[in-house]
Parts: sequence; structure tokens; C-alpha cells
Amino acid sequence: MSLRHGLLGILAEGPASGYDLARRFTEVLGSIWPAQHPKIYAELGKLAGEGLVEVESEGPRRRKAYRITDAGVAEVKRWLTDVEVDHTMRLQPMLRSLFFWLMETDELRRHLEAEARYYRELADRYRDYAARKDRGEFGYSVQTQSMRVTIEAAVRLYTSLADWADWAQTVPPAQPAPEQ
Amino acid sequence: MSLRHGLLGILAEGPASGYDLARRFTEVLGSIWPAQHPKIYAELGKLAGEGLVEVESEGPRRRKAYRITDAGVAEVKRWLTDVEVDHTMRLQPMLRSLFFWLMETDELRRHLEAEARYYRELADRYRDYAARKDRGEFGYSVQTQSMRVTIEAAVRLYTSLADWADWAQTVPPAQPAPEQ
DNA sequence: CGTGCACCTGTCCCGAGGGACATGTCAAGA
DNA sequence: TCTTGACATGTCCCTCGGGACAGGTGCACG
Repeated sequence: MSLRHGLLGILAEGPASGYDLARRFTEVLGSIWPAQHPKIYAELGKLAGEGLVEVESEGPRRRKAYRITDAGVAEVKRWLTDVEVDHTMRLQPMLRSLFFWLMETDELRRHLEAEARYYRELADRYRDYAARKDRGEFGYSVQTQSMRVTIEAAVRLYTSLADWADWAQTVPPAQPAPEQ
Repeated sequence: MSLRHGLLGILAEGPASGYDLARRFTEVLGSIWPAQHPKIYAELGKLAGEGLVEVESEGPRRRKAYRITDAGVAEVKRWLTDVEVDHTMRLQPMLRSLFFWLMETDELRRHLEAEARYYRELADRYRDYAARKDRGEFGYSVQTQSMRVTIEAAVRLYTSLADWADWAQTVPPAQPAPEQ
């Protein structure tokens, strides 16, 4: 149940509508913590019911902006410091790699090339983001400083996955038993 | 719905019981693709119903070993080559990093140290695994060759996350605006 | 003036995942 | 003989996530 804390954390930066939050999730967090708008609206409703956020204003087009309450801020902080980190990962590409031996050699090559391309592209995108941040394009608030750290993780993660896919192509399909 | 293909893929190596599969999932795949035994037994039942696996033998203690069928092998291969890779990631530690600015400086330091330790330990475990594989402890079958590739991904992934946690500690908590 | 489109907020259903709980079985050791 | 514990298989329930579907609103452009 991290979506609620993800929303609270972003709202801690300032008021936002469900639509804003959905966009921020897909833009910045899309590849790291996907969230669909239906869940966001539902969760915002619950959060409001619990007094962790409140409606700040109602704008045009039925737009409702939410503001985090003191209780909400306290709750994110509690989560950040007291709740144990969930390290669960579920990476289908790595699960698939266990079964590479079932694939034809050139199917595998095509697959690994595509994977490398995919990860390299994502890494580049985040690297570019980081560079723009370092140039000061997004200011120097503590919030963007934290985002810089998150982006760095993405750059490193995707770069190492791209490198891995490249490396995997150099591994012989079936290594013969070595002569002792 | 990757659990079914994960099970099929492992069964492609040879017959196994639900218990065996559960163990393999927690031992090798625990940190990459977690799966609880209730789901495994349920999925095996479904797979048997669809003719993708069949009961090979019934041993002591109600043990039922399953064997993959030709249709099952065809299905994994179809999945590997025809079904698009799901690159979804959901990394709570990275989501949390977006909110580091909400944490006290020394809370954050403790957190990052713990994270680095955690990832370093996992990386070491997999690195050790890889070394044993390279020494030939697990033989030189195509299956272990694929597992070697998977393990390499884990090593690289966890190493880069550990490095990231170390790096994050060197980032100043709140960077002041630079004088132009 | 109209109409299309981006904006904005939802409902609903289904399948997957997490975790507590239940049950039966064989072997080893007190 | 009794009991503990590892082996082995399952049920049940609840929540979360994915995705299809729906509906109302203001603006820009022809």
C-alpha cells in the first residue's frame, strides 16, 4: 500500500489535483512506480475521508485540488522512518532470462538487442533529465534535490540493465565442459 | 500472468513437485520474482487442467511431481518469443527516495546506510553464486548457463543500487542556489 | 456557431499477490 | 511410545493493480 504514501509525499510539495498527480506519476515515476488514474482518485477519496488531505479548491472543469494536512505530513514521515522498506522486485525480463536456453540463438540475439536498446533509451532519458536538473533548470529546492537522487537511481539501474543485455550476448549459448 | 510461465519454464528442465518449485522460487528467484506456495499449487492445478503439465508420479507424503507436456513447452516458447516483455518495475526504495527531503538528516543517513548494506549483501550473495557456477559446481548444462546470466543481472542490479545508496549520502541535503 | 479535443473525474470488474490458517505424513530422537 | 519437526499440499480472504468504460467541461479553431 505505497500509493497512498506516494500521493501524500507528492502533495507534501504543494496542492495538486488528481489529474496533476496522475501526470506526475506517469511522467516522473512511470517506469519506477506506475499508477493509474482510477486508483489515484479512489485513494484521494479515502485520504480525504481520513483527514490526511483536504480539498483546497474547486477549479474549472470540476477540477478539485487537494492539500495535505498536518496529519498527512505526519503520516508520510512516519512511513518514511518507522515502516520497514519493502524491497520486493518483480522483473519479468530477469525471469525470462532464466529460460533463454529455450530460445533459438538468433531469437535470443534479437531479444537481447531489443532489451539493450530499450534500457539504453530509458537511461539516456533520465540522464538528460539529470543534466537539466544539474544545469538548474528546475531550481534548487530540497524537493528537486531529492528528485535528482531518484533520477540518479534510474540512470544507474537502466544503464546496468542495458550493459547486462549487451554482456549477455557475449555469453556462449552452451558452454562445453572444460577439460581439467 | 508470468507465474504460469515461470512454472512452465522451470518444469521444462525436468519434473518437480509444487514443493520443489516453491523452494526454487524462494531460493533463486526470491528477490527477483517472489511467489508463494498457495499460488503455485493453484496454478499447477490450472496448468494440469489445460494439459500443459501432467502428474508424473505420486511419492510419499502426498507428494505429486509434475512433468511438462509438449503443449506446455510450446506455450513457454510462444511466451518467450511472441509475447511482449513487461518492463514494469515497482521499486519502493526509489519511490521513497523522492521524499528524502521530508526526513531528518541523520534519519536519512541511517536509512541510506541500511539500504547500502542490504543491497551489498544481496550482491555478494549472488556474486558468490556466480563464482561457484563459474567454478563448475553446478555443471555446464544450458540451463545453468542461463541461470548464470540471470545471476549476473542480479549482481549488477544490486551492486548499482548499493553504489547508488552510497552516492546518495554524498549529496548535500539542500543545495543552496548557485551564484551566477 | 458548432464541433472536436484536451481536460478532469470517476465506476466497475477481473485477476494477481500477500498472508493467515488448516491438514496430512513420514522420520528421527527422547 | 510419544512427540517434534521437516515435508508436502492445499483453502480462504482481502487488497492491490490493470484496464475497459463512462460522463461532464471549457477552449480553440474552423
